[in-house]
Amino acid sequence: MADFTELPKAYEAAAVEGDIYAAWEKSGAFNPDHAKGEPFAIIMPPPNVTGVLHLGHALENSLMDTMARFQRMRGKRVLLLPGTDHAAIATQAKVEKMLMEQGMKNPRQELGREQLVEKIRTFAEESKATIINQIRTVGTSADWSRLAYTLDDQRNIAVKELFVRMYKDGLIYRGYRVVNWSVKGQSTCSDDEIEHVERPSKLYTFKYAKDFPITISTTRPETKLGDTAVAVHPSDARYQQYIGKVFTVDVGACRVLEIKVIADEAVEPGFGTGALGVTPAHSAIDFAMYEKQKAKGEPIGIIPVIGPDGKMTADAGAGYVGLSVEQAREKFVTWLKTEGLLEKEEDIVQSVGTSDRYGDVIESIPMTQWWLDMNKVIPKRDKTLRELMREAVTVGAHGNAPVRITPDRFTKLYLDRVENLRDWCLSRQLWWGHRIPVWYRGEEMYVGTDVPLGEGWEQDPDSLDTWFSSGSWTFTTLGWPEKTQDLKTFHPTAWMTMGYEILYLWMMRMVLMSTYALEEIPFKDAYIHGILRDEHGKKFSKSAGNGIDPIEVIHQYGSDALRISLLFGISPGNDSRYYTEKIESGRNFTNKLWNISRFILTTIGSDDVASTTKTLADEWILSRMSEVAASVTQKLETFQFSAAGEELRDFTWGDLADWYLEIAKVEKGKKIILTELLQTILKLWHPFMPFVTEHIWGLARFDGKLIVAPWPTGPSDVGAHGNAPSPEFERLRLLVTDMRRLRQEQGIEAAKKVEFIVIDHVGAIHELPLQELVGQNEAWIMRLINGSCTSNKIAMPDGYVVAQSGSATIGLNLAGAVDLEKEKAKAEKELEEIEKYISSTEAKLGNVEFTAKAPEKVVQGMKDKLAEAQAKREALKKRL
RNA sequence: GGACAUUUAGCUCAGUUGGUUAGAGCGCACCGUUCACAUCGGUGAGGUCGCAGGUUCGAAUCCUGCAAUGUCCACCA
Repeated sequence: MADFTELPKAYEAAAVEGDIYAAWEKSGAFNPDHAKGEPFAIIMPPPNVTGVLHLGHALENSLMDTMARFQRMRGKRVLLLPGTDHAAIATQAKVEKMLMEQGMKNPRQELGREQLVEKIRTFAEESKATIINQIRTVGTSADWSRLAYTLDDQRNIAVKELFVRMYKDGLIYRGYRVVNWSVKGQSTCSDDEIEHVERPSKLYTFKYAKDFPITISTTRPETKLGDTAVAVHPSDARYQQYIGKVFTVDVGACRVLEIKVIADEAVEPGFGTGALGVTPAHSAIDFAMYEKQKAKGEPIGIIPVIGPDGKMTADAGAGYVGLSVEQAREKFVTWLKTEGLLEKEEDIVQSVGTSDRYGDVIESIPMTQWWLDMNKVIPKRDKTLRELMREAVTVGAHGNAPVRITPDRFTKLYLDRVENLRDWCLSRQLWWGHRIPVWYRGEEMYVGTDVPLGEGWEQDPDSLDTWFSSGSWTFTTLGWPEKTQDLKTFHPTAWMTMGYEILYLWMMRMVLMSTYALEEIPFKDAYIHGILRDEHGKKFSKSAGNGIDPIEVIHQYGSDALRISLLFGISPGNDSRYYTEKIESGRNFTNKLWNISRFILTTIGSDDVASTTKTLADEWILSRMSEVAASVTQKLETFQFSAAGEELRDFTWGDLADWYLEIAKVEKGKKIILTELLQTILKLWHPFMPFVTEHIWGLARFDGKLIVAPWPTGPSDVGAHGNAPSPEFERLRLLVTDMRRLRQEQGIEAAKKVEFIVIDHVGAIHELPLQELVGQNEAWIMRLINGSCTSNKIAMPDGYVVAQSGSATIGLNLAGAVDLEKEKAKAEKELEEIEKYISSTEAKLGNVEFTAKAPEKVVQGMKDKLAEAQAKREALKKRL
């Protein structure tokens, strides 16, 4: 037996964690190929390779890893598949920004495609290495042999295959439509990449010309140079006479507009003038009208007046070409004023679409791009992609149950979003990403996974939206499009976690891709976590300067401490705060567990006599243990990480350390029980705190590896103590607390020799080492009167100060120096409270409605409480 | 404009189908240190569960309305 007395008094996390992780990895425990049992796969949400991990990632990893380790110990064949995301626009924007800070004016022009991509790749590889290292540091039990990257060759094959299939199914099309355009980024972006920022703006109300009959309003006067129609509501009496008419108006600077008055339901008659200047080229809603008119056979024109460079085009007129949007606006408004056409100019607050990566205002510009159709029926499937996304969370499909989203309120949000999805613009004018698998030669176009045969083919210069590859992440990581064993074993995956901020961006796309390509719903459960904020509730961000490096925290406090401090006190879908006191409390508990273990190990090392009979305390702690094990299991099964951990902490610290171990010091002979208790709590804690538990398990030389030790779930695993915790013990525990309080209330010095009398009618007072528990061993004298005595015959002698503990009466000898008046008043107050409680409880129990309708358990519980309260009342009465 | 969330002890938050006299951590007050742990032990103070109605034998929990805060969505030009 090793000598445990030499172990350090405080747990030194930094000294052991690295070696422990390396040993796990080496043992192959992370790799499911070495395991049996029912498959349980968690695919890691791949962190962006834009930098380093933050605390939010640490939270996500803690959730994933706790679930993975729990399931692994339960005998499942667990795959936690790690990976990183190339994050197309985010990474390219970041590297371009860095290059510009280093003095480059236009990195794309100066470096060209190949060199810039190389720069980005170098950066990405560096952050990838950092990130992977960080994931190891937090202890995530990921299978590194299956490490994936959204931009590696394997994923490239899959992405191309997916694109080609969708194209062949007619879901992907090339179309000239209004896109979201970032001038700064020189690329399209999807609706989801736009952040709406409120800012002050001006609303101008004006007429195109003196002889034009309708007044319109706009916040973007410069775009009016591209107007081709004015839309009014079809039933608006004011404008009936004009519908269908075409007006030619001179807007100065060599521009003449042909404006047709059209009717459209989308126009609100009550808003502004009830008429809307239609700019098909620079507004999504106006473009929709343009298409509607075209379909009706009454086409209107489309005139782009803003170019991709953010400057006015030649079509804006000779006086405007080359001007910036702002300059053009000023010029046009000035012209309106001089012509007397401007009727009103109001200050308003407007929500402006802004690029979340490049930060500039998004322009709507018509362009030819690649799109994914949400409304087209998939051949041989009889359903649209939108329908596939819908049924995946409602009725399920292909024999898969619907995804269970925790908390389920997000299901409704998801569905609302699915209904409002527009076609997805897939192409980006970025260089960092999967290149679109399309080649052109003159008028010819080829869509395929490989370069077409023959001379002169040029590949589409654009790349795919980053979510195209991350959307297919659950199955491309498992080897699709090959029919691999992994795919068969682990897909659909079991459990997935993500922050609510990417529920739309990511989850919908994963569902879309998986239900389309595999006819499988990609996961059974989606657990949505909140955002981690700083102590003031602010989001962590670089610009706010409140970022915290999880690795530094781990270095100082240990990975386990960080994990439990992130996991405790949270609830799914809600934000949580991080602050120093929390991590300290995590560290303190880790240390507590360390010292509990140290005590048990030294005790079982020296205490070689094992008692064969169980004491009251033994029975109590073992039944509590099995009760807690069952409850923690149930909570983890339902993803209640916080509740499970806190229950376990309360048991470990409160029941085990503060009570049982103190009793064990006196009772002795507990080698077997203490060993069993230590093993069980180490197992139960392992998913939450893998390092310290593994470290202790190793020091103790317990059998096997903790990481794959069988999970304790109930009585049979902790030694057949299935009975409910003894109420007798709980009563005695209360008695001890009450005795301690009485001593403190009387201000008795710790070393003073005093005498207690405890009068009780039932119970096993002698079954607890009361003297030791209440105070200093030698200094106390205690007379216990219980069991056979009848209450009438026993009275507390004079000179004792008295307290009530349940039905027991405690007397503390003050050698006559008792304030009888005060004592009486105290008892009276207590009696008053208990009377109140008794009468309200009696009233409840007397209510037939209650006894008839409430569950038996509730009624019985109340009766028991009442009986106890009545006993206490009798005892109190005797003292008055 | 729409939707969602939050409001419980000084602070940060739990509270799972409505059911004992509402909990935790931190903080606070008092007592305690050779005995696993001061990163500790003991004891205690502290809450009309945002407000107003309603349903129910019973409401922090369900319903309605209101208020404050936060988040997301939206093509009000």
